Amino acid sequence: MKHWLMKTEPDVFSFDALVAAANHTSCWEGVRNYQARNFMRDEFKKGDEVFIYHSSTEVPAVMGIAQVVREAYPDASALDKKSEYFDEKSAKDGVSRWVMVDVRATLRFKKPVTLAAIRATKGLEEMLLLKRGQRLSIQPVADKHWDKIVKMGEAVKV
DNA sequence: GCCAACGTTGGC
DNA sequence: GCCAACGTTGGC
Repeated sequence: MKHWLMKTEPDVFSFDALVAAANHTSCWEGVRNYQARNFMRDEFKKGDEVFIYHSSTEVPAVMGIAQVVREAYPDASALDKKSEYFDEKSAKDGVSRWVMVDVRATLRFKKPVTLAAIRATKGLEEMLLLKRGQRLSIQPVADKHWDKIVKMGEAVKV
């Protein structure tokens, strides 16, 4: 079972929004970066667990955990002219070059683990999230990092 | 709003 | 294939 981290801007789609969705489940549309797409397409497996991370917000933080419930399938929003995720090149091909997965929120952090806390915690120095210039919206998380952050967050069932 | 870092685009 | 220009990300 692999562990991942996915970034989202809470103004666009927050962890609470995922929890509020039917069955705590939603597709994860709009990823428009090839490296991130390839992780979803090639490596995301049903049952993999994912940190949901709030970025571009006052207090960037890991908010909780979700589980992959459907593996990669085409992201049709790339073909939808009215979508903010419309992609000209996909539309031209008539085939979406982007994929998405479905995730279900499973655990909420009583104490969201802030970027500052991660930065200040011994043993988490090597996390990709802290790497200079690291902007990938989907990234793998090492097990030892995963375990530490879960403890810090005091995860409870959603 | 600033800006460093990185990805993408397009002319050659 | 190179690389300058441009766009985006995301913390601060």
